[in-house]
Amino acid sequence: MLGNVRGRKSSREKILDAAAELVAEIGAGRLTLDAVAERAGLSKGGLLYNFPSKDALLQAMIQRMIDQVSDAKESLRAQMAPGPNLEARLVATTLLNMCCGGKMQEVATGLMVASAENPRLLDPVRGVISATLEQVKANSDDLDAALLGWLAVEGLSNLEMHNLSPFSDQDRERIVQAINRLLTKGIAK
Amino acid sequence: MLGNVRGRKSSREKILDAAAELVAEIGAGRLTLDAVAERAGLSKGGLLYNFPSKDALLQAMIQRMIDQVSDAKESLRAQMAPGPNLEARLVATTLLNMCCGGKMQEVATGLMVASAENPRLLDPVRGVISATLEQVKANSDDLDAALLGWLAVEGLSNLEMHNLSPFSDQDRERIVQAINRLLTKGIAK
DNA sequence: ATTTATATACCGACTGGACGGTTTAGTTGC
DNA sequence: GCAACTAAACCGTCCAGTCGGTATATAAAT
Repeated sequence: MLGNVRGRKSSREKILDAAAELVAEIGAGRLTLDAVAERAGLSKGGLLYNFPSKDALLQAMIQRMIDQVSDAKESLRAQMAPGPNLEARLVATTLLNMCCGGKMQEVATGLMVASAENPRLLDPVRGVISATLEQVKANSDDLDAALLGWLAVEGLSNLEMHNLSPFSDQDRERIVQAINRLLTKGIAK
Repeated sequence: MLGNVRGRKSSREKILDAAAELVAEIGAGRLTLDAVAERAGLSKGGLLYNFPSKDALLQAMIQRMIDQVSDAKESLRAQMAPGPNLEARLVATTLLNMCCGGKMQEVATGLMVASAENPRLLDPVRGVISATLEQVKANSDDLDAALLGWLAVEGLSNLEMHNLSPFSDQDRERIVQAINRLLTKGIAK
């Protein structure tokens, strides 16, 4: 099946890149097949040859996003300072990096949007989150702190995703520090 | 302008109710004027007489949501137990109540979605959040804990909004307790 | 070697339906 | 007589998905 030959990047990849860019630029609500095709440098027919429906394209985008996050997490694992609540700190750091770094957050927003039109699209995400919870539960010295730290990161990234964050860079830095303190020291008795 | 007469619920209210229901049922991405009009029990003409455009309707929905949250918060204020980080605890409790209670969360999701098509729609929300941050900053004994508690609540509600929460009722209860402990006791030294 | 067949990857005009909004002509209740 | 509609046709646009066709490569048959 994988007829991916020669040095050239596969059309699938080009299409997924184009779609991600467009989602970041105009939002998934406005994402059209024509626009994706044009950006990817092929025709709509060619696009639909690679992804038989818009839904299939969105699914592939979500899956690729999940894989990217999971890769980032695993490559971070080696460099993490040892200490308590390791798994939660790993999750937190990964999310905080991705969120403020690239345009990941805009793409993510867009896909959330898409999910509102077809909630099934988020099924794989649900799986990842459940698995993460298992991991965190199994690898935390202070579960309360681990969960709160994780949730705080979720909260912050969500605000940033929707461009709703009221925090200055200073504020954000302070919050990140506080999250790390919470994860390493725990809640006061 | 406000020709709101007699005992009958104003058309505006009926329309906003219908729209909120529909958003919760099918998502804002699929919200159509025809559907809202039918659900509200009037004609499309009547709907557009009350809200001259779909955008105006969405704006009004968001404003009403903001007002509802703000009302809930103020009516809670009287009953809050005194103690540290009062404002943050107030915000947290309000959000946690609304989130698990009604279908608020689905409506909220829907409006997030709408915002992806027209980001300006969230401007008033941005305002509320900034104001909340001011209030929290001005009324917290332990700002780090206050911010983390708030963010954790945001994170939890966001997960629940998207039906992405992996937490059991037990988990959730534990988390709510932990948030309260964080807000009253602070982060460990 | 040449024809024939088959598969892959793609093009792009077109269709059909959905949807926001307009318009028009009429109705009801204060 | 005006505000608040109803009812229904209509317009323009957007857009997912269809479909017949094309180019290239590889393989099979003659």
